[in-house]
Amino acid sequence: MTTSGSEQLLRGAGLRVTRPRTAVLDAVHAFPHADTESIIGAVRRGLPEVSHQAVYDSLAALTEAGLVRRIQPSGSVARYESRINDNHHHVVCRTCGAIADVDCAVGHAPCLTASDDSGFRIDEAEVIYWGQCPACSTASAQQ
Amino acid sequence: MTTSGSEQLLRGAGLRVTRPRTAVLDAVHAFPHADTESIIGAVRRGLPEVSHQAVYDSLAALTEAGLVRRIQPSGSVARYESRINDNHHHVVCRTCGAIADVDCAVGHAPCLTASDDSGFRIDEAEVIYWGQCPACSTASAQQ
DNA sequence: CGCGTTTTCTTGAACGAGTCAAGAAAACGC
DNA sequence: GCGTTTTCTTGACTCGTTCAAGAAAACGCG
Repeated sequence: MTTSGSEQLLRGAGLRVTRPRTAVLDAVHAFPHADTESIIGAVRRGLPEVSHQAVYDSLAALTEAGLVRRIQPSGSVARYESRINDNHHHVVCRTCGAIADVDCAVGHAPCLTASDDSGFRIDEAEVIYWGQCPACSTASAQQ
Repeated sequence: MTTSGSEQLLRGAGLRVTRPRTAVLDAVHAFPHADTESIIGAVRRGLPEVSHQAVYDSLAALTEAGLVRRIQPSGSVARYESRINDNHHHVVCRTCGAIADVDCAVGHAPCLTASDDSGFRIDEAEVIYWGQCPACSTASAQQ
């Protein structure tokens, strides 16, 4: 993802193009599932003076515009990713918190339809698989 | 759920039986999906002097023992429920945060198997449906 | 029942992700 | 360029949750 590509995305979404925003969007592309603090760090490598608030604001604007997606498994801080609109899910390591992408199990439908929606108008189904990543799984098996 | 029933559950799980714990367990049974502050309030109706820390500790012990389940949709504080071990999921209102139970879509299997687990050893699949509850849906349709 | 050990509870401080607010600076349409 | 609108900087602050130390309660055992 080049900065000019990010610029295109921002304009396309009707957002003003600012240096913090392009840098944040670049960072989310570069580091999928990064938390806000990591994103602040990545942004500051190219733009040392950005305030944390600018990053928070940018992430909120980008999320609102649908350019990034915010995920937040229980017990984790907010994380962001740029893979959007493809109905993928996540697997989270209970031990170290690592996150990996998972495509929807059976095509796209089954997880999206509740058996009884209690009258709710459902627009999204979010699936989080919990378990252990390969490294933690190996580590715990060895003792 | 009577207090003596809660006592049974605690003993069965190998936990010491204390007044805060039975009260917390009762409260979680009485108010499904309640957050910690609501549980503190409910517990204090019968036990006015409990500290908030005792409630936090009790909830942690009960969660650890598998007597209650902790859920925490993005943007929400921690919530607890006593319906456990039946693989049910939740639907959350984007507008007011209301939560309702949802049985798993197709029997029990489909949501539990990732198509590609990236080497993770998965032990649970958590599904959160996002949408609007009947009340908020009606309210937003009217304007 | 009483005792000692272990766990839990009380009290109060602290942490940290995230938010709020006011003014300065930057973006963008004209 | 210019003016309006949005965004960014700075810094304080909120609030759910956790940490820590000592007091109190639970429970196994004699």
